[in-house]
Amino acid sequence: MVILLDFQSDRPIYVQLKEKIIEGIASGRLKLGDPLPSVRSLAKDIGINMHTVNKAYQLLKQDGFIQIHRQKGVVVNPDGMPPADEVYISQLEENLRPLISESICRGMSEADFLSHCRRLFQDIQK
Amino acid sequence: MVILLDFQSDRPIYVQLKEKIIEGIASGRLKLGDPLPSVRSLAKDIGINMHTVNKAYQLLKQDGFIQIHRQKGVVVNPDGMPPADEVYISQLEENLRPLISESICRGMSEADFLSHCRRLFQDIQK
DNA sequence: TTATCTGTTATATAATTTGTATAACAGATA
DNA sequence: TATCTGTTATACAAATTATATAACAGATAA
Repeated sequence: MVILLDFQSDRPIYVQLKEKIIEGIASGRLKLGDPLPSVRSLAKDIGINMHTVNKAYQLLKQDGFIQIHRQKGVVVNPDGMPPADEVYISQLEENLRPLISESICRGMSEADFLSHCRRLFQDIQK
Repeated sequence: MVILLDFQSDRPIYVQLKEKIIEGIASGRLKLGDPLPSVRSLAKDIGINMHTVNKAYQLLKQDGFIQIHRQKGVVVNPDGMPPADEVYISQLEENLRPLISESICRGMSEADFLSHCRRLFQDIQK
């Protein structure tokens, strides 16, 4: 699995890494139970610090996307993904709201915005 | 115009302020040419520093949402809003991608995601 | 004219976040 | 025994965020 990060981005590296792994799961390239690299090896591969990888892993573990076993290593949660519960939905809407507001200001129609979402949905799911 | 900010949020105050003003324009509560409070008065109203407001205003000005005249004050850009050009679209998609990826992981259907977007669209436009 | 308001700029400071650098520990494996 | 795992601790540098004062120049109002 190749992970490309944008070091010029204003988005923190550990956030990008977390998002890339979630996208990997969403796309099906990473399946339930699949192993992930150790914090040290992944850090070496990407060329970043071990703790930066660990931070991303801890967030993923905290949200239920992965499991971390003392010596077995890290795996995509074999018991399934966390649900789209109320807490997640309201957080999702808080994140969508400013994106939609600006799109409206810039004259994008609802249909146009939905088209972009549809295309991304298909693109991510491969 | 009342502006409520979440000081506990991980989102910087000046970003929240910028987003609130854009949402105000999107909703129609702020119209082209409408005046905005001075940096000092708005800062005093909200209870934050003048420079924090100024930072939000500078970003809004840089993107073309507002105009700032030396002594006249600040107004919503009377010449219209910035367009949804290629640069904006690609930035929008970069922001949408992680939201959609996580929603897919959590088992949300495309139709369900689009419903949330539609509802927010209607909600923002009043 | 004087006083006040505007955006703007310049400094300085504190707190938090981000990322790196080493080191060590305990458990499992080869 | 040596190596690999996640974990934890400590320290440090850099950038970001937010505040605090202060001053300037142009416009407006008293």
